[in-house]
Amino acid sequence: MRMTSESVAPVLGLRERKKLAARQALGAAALRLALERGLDQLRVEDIASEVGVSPRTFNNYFSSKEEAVCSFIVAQQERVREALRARPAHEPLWEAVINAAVDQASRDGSPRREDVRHMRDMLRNAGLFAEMLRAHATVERVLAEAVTERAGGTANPLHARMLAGIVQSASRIAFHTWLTSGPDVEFLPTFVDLLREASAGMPALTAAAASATAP
Amino acid sequence: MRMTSESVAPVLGLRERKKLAARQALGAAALRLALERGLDQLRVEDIASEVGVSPRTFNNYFSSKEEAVCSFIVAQQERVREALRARPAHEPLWEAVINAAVDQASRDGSPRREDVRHMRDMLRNAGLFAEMLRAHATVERVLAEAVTERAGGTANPLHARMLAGIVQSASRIAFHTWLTSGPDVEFLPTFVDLLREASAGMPALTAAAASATAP
DNA sequence: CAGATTATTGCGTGCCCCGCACTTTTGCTA
DNA sequence: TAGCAAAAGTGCGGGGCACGCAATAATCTG
Repeated sequence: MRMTSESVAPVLGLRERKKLAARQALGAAALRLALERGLDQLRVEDIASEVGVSPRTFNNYFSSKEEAVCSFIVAQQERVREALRARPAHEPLWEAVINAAVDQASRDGSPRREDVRHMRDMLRNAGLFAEMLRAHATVERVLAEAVTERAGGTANPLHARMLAGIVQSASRIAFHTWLTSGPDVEFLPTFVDLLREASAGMPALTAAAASATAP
Repeated sequence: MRMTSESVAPVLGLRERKKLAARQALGAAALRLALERGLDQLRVEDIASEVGVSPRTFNNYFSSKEEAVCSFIVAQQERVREALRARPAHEPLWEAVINAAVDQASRDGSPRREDVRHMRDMLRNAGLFAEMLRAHATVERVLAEAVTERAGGTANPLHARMLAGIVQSASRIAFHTWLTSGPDVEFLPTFVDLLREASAGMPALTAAAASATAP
């Protein structure tokens, strides 16, 4: 069962690769079509026929079209893990996490500006929004594992989870801000700002409150 | 149109009160029945007949049974806001937020131990889990407003949002831990622990990592 | 190449969500 | 208090979705 090298994917068999390709194709088609015309104008049949499979087969890969649209988020989980592993061992944990997040966000590239309006419209759909949060939660879980791995066996796994939750919150909030602000607001700087604030315990905000309540 | 006092709800009219009562009754019935028999063994028709309305009416209040089951979470948003407002003005923001969260969690009381298994089973359902996250996101939004209000006009609303996101993450993770651990683990201490760690910038974890990488 | 897995597909079913039109209830006002 | 406008409840019907099941096709293995 053990294969040649240390890599996780030791030359997947043809069958597995076809499955993976089909899943990715379905996810990509779902996302593209949902952006084009909106989720409620998109039938499962459309996604399936776009890829050339039957509607029934679509439901063998995804249990809903919302899940398909959000699958690209879940697909980031492996890259997140690798990004953290790739940080040099001497970096403190917070720095490593922040840099890993930046590395990965930079590698993906920012979403295209012209899709902003479409994305905002799409996320008005409650079901899709909920599914997006679920996808983020899945990534968070993987990130928590990676943090635990890096922090060593002595680390409190609960705190690792919390750290991952903070990163996920920063990502989600930065994305939301980017989505609802003008073109002058960029994603990555906002993301980094939130992470740095959180890593310092949000001192700016709490200081502002303290000075506001005791002038 | 303006009513008597300063209270937000100036003796709601009979119509509004009936609507609210119906909504709460439907939400409570949905939660209770879903815990009893599982979400996929629960028909919308069952919830409606439990309350004595038609299935069609159910969908005038909630757009899905998942939303109904999670409505009790969203209902906490007003109490969260009030809990933060009730904290004395001299408390630093982090202390006020933590104490407000504790106050509110104590007032609600911990969920009943005997429901643990049922809750875990329920949350295996992907759609319900997603909807729960959406409910938490709604509460987070209200909490962010309350934080902004308390921190004063000078505070960065983005950071307020981040603070709310951290609180929500702590709540979610503490709940998940409580749900998947033995009866010796309690919710509230875990919740407070996570909040205090986060308020300090997670120094314990990062220190553990630093010492682990440089022994 | 032959047999054993595994994926794809068609079909049928039950349920869900919602638009629409109609009835009933509620609240206001003359 | 009677009547009227607004709003909630309800029945009906349609479009769609998710999935179990069994048959078929593709792929792997020895």
